[in-house]
Amino acid sequence: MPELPEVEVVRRGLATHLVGRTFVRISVLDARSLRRQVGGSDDFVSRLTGRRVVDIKRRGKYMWWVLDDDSTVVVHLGMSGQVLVNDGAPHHRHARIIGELDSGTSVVFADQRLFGGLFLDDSNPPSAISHIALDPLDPLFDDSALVERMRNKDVSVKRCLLDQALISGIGNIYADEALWRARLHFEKPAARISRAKMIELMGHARDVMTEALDQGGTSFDALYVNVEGESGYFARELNAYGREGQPCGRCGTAIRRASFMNRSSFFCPRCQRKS
DNA sequence: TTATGTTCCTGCATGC
DNA sequence: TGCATGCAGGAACATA
Repeated sequence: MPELPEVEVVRRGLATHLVGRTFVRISVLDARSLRRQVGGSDDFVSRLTGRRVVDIKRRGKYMWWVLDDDSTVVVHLGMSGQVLVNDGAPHHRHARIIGELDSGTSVVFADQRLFGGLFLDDSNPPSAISHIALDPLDPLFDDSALVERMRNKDVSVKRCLLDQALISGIGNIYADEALWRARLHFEKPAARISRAKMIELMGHARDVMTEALDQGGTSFDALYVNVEGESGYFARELNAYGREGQPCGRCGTAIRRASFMNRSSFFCPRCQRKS
């Protein structure tokens, strides 16, 4: 599932193919990937055709392509979105939007489960994602300020980590990994965690995502790949996520899986106690 | 205002 | 073999 490291891998890979290039033709194969485009697919096509890309930015799991009129194409990969570059090979089975560039290369947005999508925004950075907080890899990210906000919430620590308005870029995988490293139970109330422990947790979140980025992201299957269609290697480094029944790397206790917020949480029942 | 629940969506695994 | 069901989960939106 694409979280911050995976989106950053895509952003970096895309930059070499997209920046400085002009869209000469846009094909909409499935308008559901333009669900958030206010004027619909016709508006998307007419406004993007002929525009040149001058930069690619990212905040959390959102990426946006800055155009030469300072408008932006906002891209979110959702659960299964991919942005691939294609120089003539047959298009991906789940290709939804195809942008042909003046270089002859195509940029393909593919998405199996249709939770992701693209839309145009008039401003840079996009006003539509103004509610998204800075991510831990942003130089302006303020650990102390975030910790204060989290400790004033009447929710669990994992719910805080997944709240993109508090801290962006973290999804289910890296939340579980950061909590495992910090020895914190996912349901522990944020208000009952000390400032020092919270600061430590932020450090682990930053570390685990940096390490994942260095290894090209986390891939469990073909749902996450870079722009060349290649998988990342961080899945083999995971200590908690997806390891139900396997021994904890610290104490050997079997990792457990629990249902939380309509998704799975993986944790060590010995290292990560609720109280 | 804040916290929680629902919905969107497809492909794979599983059970009958 | 074929069908039904459960599951995966990010985030906007609805509801309490």
